[in-house]
Amino acid sequence: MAEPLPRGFFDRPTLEVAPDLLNKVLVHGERSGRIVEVEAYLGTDDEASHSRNGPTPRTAPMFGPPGHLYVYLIYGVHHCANVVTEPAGVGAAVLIRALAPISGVDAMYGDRPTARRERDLCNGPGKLTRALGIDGGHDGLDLSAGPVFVVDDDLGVPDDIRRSPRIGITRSVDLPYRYTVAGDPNLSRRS
DNA sequence: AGTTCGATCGCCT
DNA sequence: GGCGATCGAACTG
Repeated sequence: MAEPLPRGFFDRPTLEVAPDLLNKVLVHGERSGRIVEVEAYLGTDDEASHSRNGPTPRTAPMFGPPGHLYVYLIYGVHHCANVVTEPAGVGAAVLIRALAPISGVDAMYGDRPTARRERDLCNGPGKLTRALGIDGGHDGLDLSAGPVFVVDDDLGVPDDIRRSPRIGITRSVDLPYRYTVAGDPNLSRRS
């Protein structure tokens, strides 16, 4: 079993951490998946970031130390999971948008009854939190303490990393802060 | 205290 | 391709 990524991995510029998270593995209990799509949300000069107007009760984890989870409820329905980056005081994070399932697939189907194919289990930020059993109770969690971890399973660096505009936002729409493993079938959408 | 609206998903046509 | 679900945080006044 691989070790969790060290704190220092996350204590770097968010635009460096985001692509480096591709092909790392998100783990919760028996369930895990390879990260194939992420988006960076910066602490400055990013009007799409939840941190844009300074810390609030909801976004406090974004301004906390790196290597922690920031989980929030979107549209009153789905949870989105981020990993916090950069030193405490900087409101930055990386949103995990899609995974390629590795283990615990049967359990994922149990929590994602609408999924017909394996590639539909984790191909979106709300889908993957449901599939892995991550919710608001994990907000602020230290990734080095668990029960949620990001580990390096030595899967290597993707051959082709693509940068593109982020999905579903209305501000700063031109910033190319979405990173995908090009051509992976588990992406939230083609690009 | 009231209102707005969102880093989505799944079902409908 | 369009839209309703369903909640709470954040903003307005």
